[in-house]
Amino acid sequence: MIRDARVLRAGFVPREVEHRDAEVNHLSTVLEPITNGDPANTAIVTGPSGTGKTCISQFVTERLREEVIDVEATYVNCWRNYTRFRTLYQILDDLGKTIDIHRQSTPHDELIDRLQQYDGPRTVIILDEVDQLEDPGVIYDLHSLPQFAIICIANKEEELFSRVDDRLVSRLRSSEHVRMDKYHDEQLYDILHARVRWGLDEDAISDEQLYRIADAAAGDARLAIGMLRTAASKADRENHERITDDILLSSADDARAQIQQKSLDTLTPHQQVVFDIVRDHGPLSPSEIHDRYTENVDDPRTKRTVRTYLSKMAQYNLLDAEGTSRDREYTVIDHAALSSPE
DNA sequence: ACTCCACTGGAAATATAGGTCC
DNA sequence: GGACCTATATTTCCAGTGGAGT
Repeated sequence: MIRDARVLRAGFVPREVEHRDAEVNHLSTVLEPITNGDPANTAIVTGPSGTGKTCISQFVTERLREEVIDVEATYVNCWRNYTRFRTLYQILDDLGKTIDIHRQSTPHDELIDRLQQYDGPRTVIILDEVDQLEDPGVIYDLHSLPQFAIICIANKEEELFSRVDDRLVSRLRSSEHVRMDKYHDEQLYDILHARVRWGLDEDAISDEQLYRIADAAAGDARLAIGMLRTAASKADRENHERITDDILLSSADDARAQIQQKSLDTLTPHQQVVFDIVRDHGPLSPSEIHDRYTENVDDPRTKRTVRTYLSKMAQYNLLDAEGTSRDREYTVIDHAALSSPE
């Protein structure tokens, strides 16, 4: 039933990108100068989740590397490497320049020096989920280095700008913006159809079922492909010839749960206790949360630290914060509820 | 309209974990 | 071993905000 599992995996970059010609061309044009060894402008790619931001960024850089020999590319997910140090370290690591700095006691100035002195081929650096960065100063560090072309990927442009300092804002204003919108149902169908053609058996899934996935995903291609993947692997496990409606139904929730689980996995044990409390006991004020948390854990952190946990989880879209002052209450965001048709 | 106080989030101080170097 | 680095996590301190209660 599954012919090629790779095409359904999360990070897969297809050979052809559907319905994003304008955006692909725009981004290609921005990077164009580095084919002549000239510095390229910084690109900012924004749009809701699952609109193909990461996909087209990697697609464009891969195509660039096919055309030009002397170009490298590196991809950093700022969500997992959220500090300045880790981001810079990850980049150097990809460039193979960390051989003698596997030591922990390296100041981050040293890392910047390394990057400045980098004399290898021109390199495209993709900074994904850049709005999750704790200190957006990294963008500033990299922005000024001519041998690197930067692609910044973020959900909302305003949120990105509100967190960086004024000097950087004015610099970023002159950079190229590529804005992406949610896919329509037919476009999602085309994307799914292409993946099915490459990855699944001929009759594994019907057109009507693909449209149902497209509808349930509400314009989010990552979610849609996730649903297709969970459905296909479940059908495969249970030795079905094709994906049944029952399997399809359950895979929608499974796929959502998987995406939330990914965020949950990055939380520390203390943070998970806090999340569980909010999930199990409905809307709670910060002090109620802290009281319960203190009872549930051996070595409790301070209120201030728990507050930092809460705002971090709100940023990750795990929690929702209502109210600005004394009326502040936290609730979990129910991802399944997003599925109801608008 | 006025005061109170829980809550927010920035900044600085401190603690911790892990490394290098001699 | 000990002296001395570092990044990162947490705590301490605090000015500012705005809802709730009078």
